[in-house]
Amino acid sequence: MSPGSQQRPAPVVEVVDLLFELTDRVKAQFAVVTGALELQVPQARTLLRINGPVSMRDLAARLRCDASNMTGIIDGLHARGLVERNPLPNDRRVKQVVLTEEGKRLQTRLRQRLAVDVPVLGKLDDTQRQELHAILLRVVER
Amino acid sequence: MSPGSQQRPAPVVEVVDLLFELTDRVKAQFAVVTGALELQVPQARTLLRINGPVSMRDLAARLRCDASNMTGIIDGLHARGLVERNPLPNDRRVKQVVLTEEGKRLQTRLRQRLAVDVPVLGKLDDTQRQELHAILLRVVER
DNA sequence: TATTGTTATACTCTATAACTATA
DNA sequence: TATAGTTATAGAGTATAACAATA
Repeated sequence: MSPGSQQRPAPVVEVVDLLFELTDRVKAQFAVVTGALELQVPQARTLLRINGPVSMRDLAARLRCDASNMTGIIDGLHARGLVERNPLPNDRRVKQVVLTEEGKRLQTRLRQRLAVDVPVLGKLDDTQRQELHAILLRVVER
Repeated sequence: MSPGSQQRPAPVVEVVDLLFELTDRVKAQFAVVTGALELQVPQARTLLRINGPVSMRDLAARLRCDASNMTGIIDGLHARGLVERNPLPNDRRVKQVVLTEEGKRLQTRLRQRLAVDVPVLGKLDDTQRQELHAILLRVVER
């Protein structure tokens, strides 16, 4: 090791560690926000990803989880009148999930609360959040 | 909305979403690496945090989990001869956990594998990883 | 009484496999 | 036969509460 090196590269282990810690915190705070709206975390994540009509399978793909999990999640959202589940006329195996008006309202409220109440990210100003956003996009590559 | 705005601030929702996705991927890859060394994820995270002698409670604090979880985790590491659990002479309630020589070797191997085999972070060059590291430190604030 | 570590237990989240109804 | 959704179930990970040993 050269003794005069100014800035050693961040060790992967430490970045992984910090990422774990950050996401633990974000998840905890996310859970507080969603809990206040009486939504479980997977319900909330699902709610945030429904825009137009979407099949159960496509929803699962968006959430990158197994399709078998969607049934229970959508059951819960449906029981609260937040989504409808309509069979597709062309192919009656497929069920199209759409937000009800109340679902749209709650989605909006959830977004607003998240913007206000996720304090870990609140420590970043717009520029810094933009920077983080760019890095995440690069890493996640989508 | 002004139509000519150049760069809207990254919405918190999207950053949260990307963070979830990134950490899901990092965790999945982390699990692959640790699984190859026959370590469960919490065992590996614990192994990475033991340097000098440390009590069960302090370890739990480092991992930010409840102390009741440490028993099983350390049991597993101990069964593989990676750690020792020595009662503190001054206060025999406390058990000091230390790495065995084999524990140190495995810790090193684990670090090396993580550096090589976490491809999501491998997409970043040193400078970019440094940037992410700095942001994480700022956000996590420690 | 208070604290360390332990045990028993329950809950959330997620995956796998088998089933049904459609195609 | 293959696919969409469902059901049952199992596992990982973590938290809470009660307990024993020690302070």
